[in-house]
Amino acid sequence: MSDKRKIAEAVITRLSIYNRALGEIGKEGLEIISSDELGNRIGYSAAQIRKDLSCFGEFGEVGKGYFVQDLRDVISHILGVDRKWNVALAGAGHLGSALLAYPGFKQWGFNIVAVFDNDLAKIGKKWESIVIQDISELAKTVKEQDIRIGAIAVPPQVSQEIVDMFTSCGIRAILNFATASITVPEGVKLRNVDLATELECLSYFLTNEAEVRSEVLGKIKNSSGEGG
Amino acid sequence: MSDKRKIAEAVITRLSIYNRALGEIGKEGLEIISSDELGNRIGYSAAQIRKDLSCFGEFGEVGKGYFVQDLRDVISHILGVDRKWNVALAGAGHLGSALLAYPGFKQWGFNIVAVFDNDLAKIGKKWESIVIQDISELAKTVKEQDIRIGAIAVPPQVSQEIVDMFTSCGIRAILNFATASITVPEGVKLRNVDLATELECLSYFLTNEAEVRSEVLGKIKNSSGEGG
DNA sequence: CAAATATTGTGAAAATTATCACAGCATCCA
DNA sequence: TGGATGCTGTGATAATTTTCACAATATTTG
Repeated sequence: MSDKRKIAEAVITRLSIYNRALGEIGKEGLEIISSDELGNRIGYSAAQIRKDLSCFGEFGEVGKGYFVQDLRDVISHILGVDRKWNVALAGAGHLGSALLAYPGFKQWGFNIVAVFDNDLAKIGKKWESIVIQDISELAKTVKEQDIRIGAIAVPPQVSQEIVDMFTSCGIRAILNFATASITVPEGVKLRNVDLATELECLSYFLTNEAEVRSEVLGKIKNSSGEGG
Repeated sequence: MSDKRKIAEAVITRLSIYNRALGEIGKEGLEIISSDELGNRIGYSAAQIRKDLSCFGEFGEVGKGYFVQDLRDVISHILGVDRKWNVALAGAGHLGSALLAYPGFKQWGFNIVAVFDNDLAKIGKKWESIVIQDISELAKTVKEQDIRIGAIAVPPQVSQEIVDMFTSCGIRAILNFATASITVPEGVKLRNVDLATELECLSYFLTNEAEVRSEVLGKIKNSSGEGG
């Protein structure tokens, strides 16, 4: 009922996924889609989709479904992606350079407009039309270029330092690729992209499935066993 | 109570985080840590940590805490990261090359042992001591090299195709960097690293906070308003 | 030894999140 | 026109996840 109470982060995550799916659906030429069909495509229940949307208003037509383009516009507006955002990138290593070269960011409206590093060999070099700046210039540039989002692709030892620099010059949204537990002040949103955790989850499931398998087989020979 | 029922994925994610924190704590020379102190460091409650661990057994000492190294070993074993995993990487573009060059993977025990692409200009070239192979050789190589994890860094249009190739040659764990809703068969674990969604969540929170701000300010001048 | 302190593991309670199920309305079709 | 059909939005219900609170037990101190 469009109340804008505390919306769960999971809802926002799903909105983003709905939105992308709607983009594909639109490209296919479909003009209307039901929550049921949308759900089937992306693996969520129709009820989940309707509940998520109901946090923000009523966008569907009873008996019909949702107008693909309209819903897309609405979700884009909710997510705030109907505008451009300037992004600062800290760290011009392998990962940083890949992020900079990645065309997705710009397509989605997130422009990396400044890159920082502390390596004198890199500072002053041009990358994808952006000159790498000394990290000490971060605060000044963030203000000058109206940068609202900071991306961190530095070694874990210095990631907290970068966070502090970002937050102290007014950045309230941080995307962190460094594998480290960093903390942010109240009012700052941090999203971690943690490859170690992702891989370790996969490892757990492989190990677990394998165990389940050998357990089943093991039971034939061995009735009870203390795990080692 | 070490029951190995269905363990929530969130629990596994946190275990990975606990484990990394324990690594840092160990480096600091601390031998014992309480759930309370561990929680303070990484931003989880002590109860959460104890509950999570209790899914797998009893590892603490009443009145004392947890032996850092012991708990680390236990969690590593639970996660299955006390061994090496071979990883295949599909896609040798910017992101793929960054992943390949990233030293973290190997450190954590995840070795990228094969890279595939469909670009003839790339096939046969050596990258970080690995020769890029034609995608058609995927199945053969996966079997020969005992590859258990597949990483996908290809354009979204072909990502589902790669998933199908991976799963049909027995891979049951996939890390997907492509921005696309892909589906996997039963029994295959998929983890998505979705930069678009991450950025859009940040965008939402920036937009939302800004709205809350201006709402508060707006109330002074304007009592009721239809949001635009 | 006894009292004070520290901390685990866990059942119970609370909070959060997802699913169900259906009233209500629009559209289609005869 | 009227009955059948399709689909939304949502209150109620179910499931899951997190937090609380404390018995149990080890350690420290005097």
